[in-house]
Parts: sequence; structure tokens; C-alpha cells
Amino acid sequence: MPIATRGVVKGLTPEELKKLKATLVLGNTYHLWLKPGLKVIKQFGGLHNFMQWNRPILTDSGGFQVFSLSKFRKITDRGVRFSEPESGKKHFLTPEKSIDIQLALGSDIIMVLDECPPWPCSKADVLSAVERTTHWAKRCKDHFLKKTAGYPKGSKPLLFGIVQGGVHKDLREKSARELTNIGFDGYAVGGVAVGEPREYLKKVLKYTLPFLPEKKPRYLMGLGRPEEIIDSVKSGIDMFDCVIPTREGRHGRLFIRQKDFQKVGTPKKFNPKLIYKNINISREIYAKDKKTIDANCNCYLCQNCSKAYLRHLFKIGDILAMRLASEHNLRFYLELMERMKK
RNA sequence: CCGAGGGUGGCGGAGCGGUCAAUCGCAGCAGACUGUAAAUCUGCCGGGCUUGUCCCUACGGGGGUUCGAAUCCCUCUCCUCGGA
Repeated sequence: MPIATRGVVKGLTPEELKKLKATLVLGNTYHLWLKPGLKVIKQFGGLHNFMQWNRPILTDSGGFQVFSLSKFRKITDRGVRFSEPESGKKHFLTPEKSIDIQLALGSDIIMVLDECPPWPCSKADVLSAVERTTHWAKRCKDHFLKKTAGYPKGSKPLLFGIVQGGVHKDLREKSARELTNIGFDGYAVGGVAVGEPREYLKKVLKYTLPFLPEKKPRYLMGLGRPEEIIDSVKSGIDMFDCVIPTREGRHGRLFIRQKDFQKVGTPKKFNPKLIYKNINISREIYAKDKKTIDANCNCYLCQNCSKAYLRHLFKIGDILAMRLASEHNLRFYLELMERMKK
């Protein structure tokens, strides 16, 4: 899923996203709630129409902001009080409110509000986050059922639960069991890549996935680097979202296919280190480089521009640089996912 | 020719007797980025190397005062603005 937190995949049009074969985009409850606000989006009949994206949208619940805006919030069982970093304005987000907002946005996949504990964190605090996440998940589900009771058949969005539990085996299992007991349309693994050493990812998946139904979509939230995605797919993950392709693209870091890229998703063995490499295009060594960025890529950038030109666009700060790099990186990521579907 | 103000690192611009190799911004170089407070952030940015409470050379040129000068004085030179 390309990330469209505020109702745009930064710099790109829906048409461009479709050309990249993006099927699903992620929006954010918290951000869209504040800007432009629900009044505006309701007037457009929902986020799809507002942003002119007619394919599915998954909305995150605001749970991650419970973590990332840590200086500006206070959590209680009732919900989370945030103050907006720019204006200081206070807002109170509850599980029910998160569901209401996501329904108003017209989301296709709604995420429950969860508590994502930071790293490092005591086990007691992780436990408390798990318990609160379960409690909130139950409230989300109840509220969701109540609110969508009258929806015509087939028009009901999906509701996903989110597993927490940090790096602890027993807590991951507890969280997964409690959520599956409530029952959701899909399950997300949350609380990963919040600062913990990278080796933990595989463990967390090993602790969590056995307790999630294989037939339901399983979504790893916020991840990741290509090698992490490949490993996670092998472990059983079906869905990802990550800011890396777009954010790093805007910052001039590009993903370039290497020799073994084409072997991904085939029975052939590949060397994980030969799948891709990153370059920072603003480096001086590319100043006169006439070569294309990635000879194996079909995006506009790779079909038309030299490294020297893209570097120049970044150096002068032109928005086209960010657009082209975002598009390229998304194509890389989406192509990687496409290969692994097989 | 007279009067006034000024010349600081690639640029802009602080500093106006010691704590100055010199605040800060830009440009430059490198790095980071994982459910987007992120077109952001961090580091380096006179030269040298043994990268350090290290050594050189430095605030237009020259001279002087002082224990000590980018900072005060003299002189030359250049720039800007007024007046002839």
C-alpha cells in the first residue's frame, strides 16, 4: 500500500498510482480528521470521491499517532488526548470515534484503535498496552457492528484487529488469541519497527502468526525494507504499508533492481543482497552520469532521464525530482509485491 | 577634490580589546529515514595531519599602540552614498 496519510500519495495523482498498479492506498484517521475535517469530506461523500481514488482505501485508526506523537498525548482507558503539534489544539480520540471517522471517510478497510508502545518499554507496559488494545478492539467491533447494521449487503467495510505484545512471545500470543476471539476480517501485526533491533522482526512474526487464521488477510503494519518484506511474505504476511518508497524517494534515495531481483517469487534461489541496492542520487559522483537510474525499470524516470538530470532536479529543489523518485520507488516496491503474489 | 559609511571564510552577514578559526543563514559534501509532526533531520564545511582541551595561516595591504587586535591609532588601497 502506498501511503496517503492525508489523502494524497505525496506528489502523485491517482492516475499515476493506477499506472503503477497500486490497488490499495492507506489514509490516516487522525490526520484527515484534523485536516480537512469530516465536514468537508462528508460533503464529498467520502474520501474516495474527495481525492478521486476509486480503488480501495485502508485507513489507519490513529493508533500509531498514540506512539509517534508521544510528547503531545495522554492515554487513558477511555481514549487518547492529543494536542496538535503545530497549533496546540486539543483532541480526544476514542475507539468509537476512530470507527466513526473511518466510516465517515468511507474507508474500505477500517483499523481498530490500538496502543502501540514505544521501544524500549518495560514488559509491564507492553502488557498494559496489549490489554488496552484488546479492550479497545472489542469496543471498536461493537461500535462498528452497531453503526454498520443498516449497511446494504456487500457494502460493509472490513474491520481489522491489531496485535501488539512487543517482542514478548507470551504477550504476542495473548494479544493474537484475544483478538481472534473477538473476531475480525483481517489481522494486523503492529508495534514493529518502533526502534527495536531488526533481528526481532522474524521472532515477532514467529510468535504471532501461528495464532492468526491463515484464511484471513494478515497485515504487517509500517514495514519495511525489501528484504524484510520478502521474509515476512515467506512467514505468511499478505499486506504491507510503508513510507519508505515515498519518503526516501523525496529525499533522493532510490531503489535499484539488481541481478537477482527477477528471481524473487520464482523457485530459483537468490542472494538477498543481490536483489536491490540503494543510491543517493544527490551524491556528487552522479553529477555527470549519463546513465539511467535503473535499466530494468519502466517508469518515466528510468525511461527518460539520466542520473545527472535527476540529481540536478534534486539540487535545484524542483518538485519534479520528488515526484519522479517517488514514482520510481513505488514501482519498485509494487513490482516486488507482484512477484511474490505468485 | 571634499564629506560620510564600509571592506570578515564560496556568498550573505554577526562580532567592535582577551573566552575567535570567528554566531547565524545560504551554497557545498556526506549520512539517516519502516502503521508520515518528515520536500525532513544529523554531521562536516580556512589548511594540515597523529581528528586533538593539536599545529599552521587568517578578518583588504602595510605599519603602530598593547601582555594581548577582526576589534584602537596611522597610512595606502578598493567599494557605496551624498556634495563639487
